[in-house]
Amino acid sequence: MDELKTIPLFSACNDEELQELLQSPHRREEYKTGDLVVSAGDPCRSLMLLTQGVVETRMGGANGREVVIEQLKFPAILAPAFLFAEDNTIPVDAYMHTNGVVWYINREAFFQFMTLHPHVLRAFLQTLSARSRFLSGKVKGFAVKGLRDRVLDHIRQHGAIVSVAKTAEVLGVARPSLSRVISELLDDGQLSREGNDIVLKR
Amino acid sequence: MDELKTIPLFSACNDEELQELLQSPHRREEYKTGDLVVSAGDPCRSLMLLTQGVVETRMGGANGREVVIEQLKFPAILAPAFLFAEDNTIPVDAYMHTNGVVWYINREAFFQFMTLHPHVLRAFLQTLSARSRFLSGKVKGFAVKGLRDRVLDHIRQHGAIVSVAKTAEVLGVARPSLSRVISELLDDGQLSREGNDIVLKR
DNA sequence: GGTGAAGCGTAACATTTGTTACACGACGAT
DNA sequence: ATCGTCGTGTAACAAATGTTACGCTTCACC
Repeated sequence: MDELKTIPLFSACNDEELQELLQSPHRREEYKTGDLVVSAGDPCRSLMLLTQGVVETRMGGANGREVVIEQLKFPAILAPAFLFAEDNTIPVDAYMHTNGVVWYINREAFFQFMTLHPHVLRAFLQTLSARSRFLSGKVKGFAVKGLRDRVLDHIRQHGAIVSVAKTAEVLGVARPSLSRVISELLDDGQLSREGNDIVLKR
Repeated sequence: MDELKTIPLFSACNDEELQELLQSPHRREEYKTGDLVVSAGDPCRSLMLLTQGVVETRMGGANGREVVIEQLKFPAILAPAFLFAEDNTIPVDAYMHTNGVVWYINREAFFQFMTLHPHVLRAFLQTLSARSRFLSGKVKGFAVKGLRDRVLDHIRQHGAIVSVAKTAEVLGVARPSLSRVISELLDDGQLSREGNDIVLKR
């Protein structure tokens, strides 16, 4: 369908190629806001393509704090890194943040499809690589010493802080702690307000 | 060469296939203990295969603390996640921890090779996926609240703590802090000594 | 206009972790 | 045997972050 073509992975494919892929088992599922798409521990057996909506992935739960890992906006590939893993259990919970649509496509059919279409393979490898880079950045973020530096890094990467509460979740700290540090950085002149947003000074 | 066959990626390949791959540009380089193999910021343009020795990757440096990300023992693929990335700069420093050997193989030649040999592609995808899983675990580790829980997790994953100083580097905390927490856990009866190692109680 | 919920700032205090310094034992080199 | 180095445990204090609680604004809704 045309929905699939919105995914960069398939944007360069023509209709016949996609028809070929869709002859293998697949399904299209609609979700509503708040629905759980995958929960931590689920095995990943199909290629999952988000063609509409926004999903939010979270990690943690039981013993530790819960950290928002990322928000994925359509078009996107969900959990590409676990599709071909030996241990293919997904380590995060994924919730729909809006209404949305996810396509499920048979793993082996997709594998064959990649071997036949190098540009799809290349795109998939890039997606996979981008995810590793993203996670490396996360690790680096947690490794950086001090909340002040982490706040500055976060603003450099995202442009501004719109919501203190949500940013606190992403950074994995308590809201008042973040609020306090932001106040200090405002006093220091390292940050400034721009409307409701908080941005870098200069 | 036979050295390449030790890499799981190529273990199922016969000599002719490898000869085919080695007709494209490549080189074999030897390193000594302490040598810098790649430094953060370097672009990744070749497939890098560790066929001898151990490398240690570290992240951080300037503003924050330095965290040991992992030790890779031969046979291994170095930085597989950045070979086909759009931004292919490597985010870590990699040092030789022993004497060692690294092969460099042309990226495009390897890409073609994968399209022709699905089992190699599959193995590469698995490697890539394993790295994502590893990094997810790291993120989860940092997200877990409290050093006590992180210590317990670390021991569950590694079996025991052999060196307090090195473990402190991996966990990204100061050595005396780790030492103190271990003492508390020993008092609590959650940990016990076994020779010089520190292990879980029961 | 009132009302309640949500997000934010702030304060006081508790807890955790970092920093620095020192003593001790194991071990190898001389 | 002696010396120096290295890893470790420990203590005292400093700094960072968590926790709880409260008041304030804004805004949607009635």
